[in-house]
Amino acid sequence: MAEKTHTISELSREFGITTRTIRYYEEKGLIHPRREGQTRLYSTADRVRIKLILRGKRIGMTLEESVSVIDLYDPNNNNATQLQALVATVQERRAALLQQKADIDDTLSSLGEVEQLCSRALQENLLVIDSPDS
Amino acid sequence: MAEKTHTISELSREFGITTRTIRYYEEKGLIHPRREGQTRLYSTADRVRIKLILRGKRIGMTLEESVSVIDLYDPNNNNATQLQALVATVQERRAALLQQKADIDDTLSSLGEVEQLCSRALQENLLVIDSPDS
DNA sequence: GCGCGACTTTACGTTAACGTAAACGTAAAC
DNA sequence: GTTTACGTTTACGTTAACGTAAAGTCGCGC
Repeated sequence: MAEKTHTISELSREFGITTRTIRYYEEKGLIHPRREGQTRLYSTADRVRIKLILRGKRIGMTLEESVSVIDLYDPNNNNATQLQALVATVQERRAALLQQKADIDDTLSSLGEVEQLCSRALQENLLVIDSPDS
Repeated sequence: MAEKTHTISELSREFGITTRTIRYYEEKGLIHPRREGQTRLYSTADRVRIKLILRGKRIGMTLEESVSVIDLYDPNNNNATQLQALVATVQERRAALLQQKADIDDTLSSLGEVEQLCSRALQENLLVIDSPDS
């Protein structure tokens, strides 16, 4: 039951990122692919970590922030005493995310207004203009 | 009915950013404060633009992206022909924002799981440990 | 006149997240 | 045997978004 592995170019194609980016993530300690001689072999766990990193990026997290969120899952970090701090961290991050959602909703409604203005203006123009390229 | 104006330090305090940041925004053409001799005077319109820029930053937009959203409101950009492109832009940005919301919801539920794991672990420990610093 | 606080300009420094180029190894394909 | 495709390391370059330090101006309170 050998674990399925991926090459670096497979992952780069799948995620639409360069191999440089993937190696950079390793260089920064975000992933730890196996080695077969020289070449890197990525487990599905590595793949998931990359996916989560990219998700973090989409919502404006730095790489470091993404890692800090991902590592919350690591059972090794459960130093009992640290758990309290961890909970606090979670709370903070949740608050930031809720703020983000509110910001996004505000921006979405802004876009809605803009869109209405546009479509109205377009309608008016359509009544006046005959051919677009005269 | 003189428009209410603000000094640079007022705004920096209000928004929790440095004066350097505000001047940088001007340098990049994001705002255009009036001048009273040497010193800058900010209108409420300037203030709003800064507010929107900071909102954009919170959801991971670059300054340029924020400006492009803000400028959608500018009636000067309504070059009739450009309106179609504008609508398309709005659609794209909306899609990105919806993706972001989904990403945030995913992250939020991740945090929820982490939190549960933590509180359970903490409860178990409370049954075993007497004094925290022995 | 002198210091202060708030404002200004100019300019070099910094960090994150890669891009890009050089120079090389290896294995399959022609 | 050499081109093609994929992998590697090393290392310098780049952009955004400011930080930071130096040096100066301006009105006030004493």
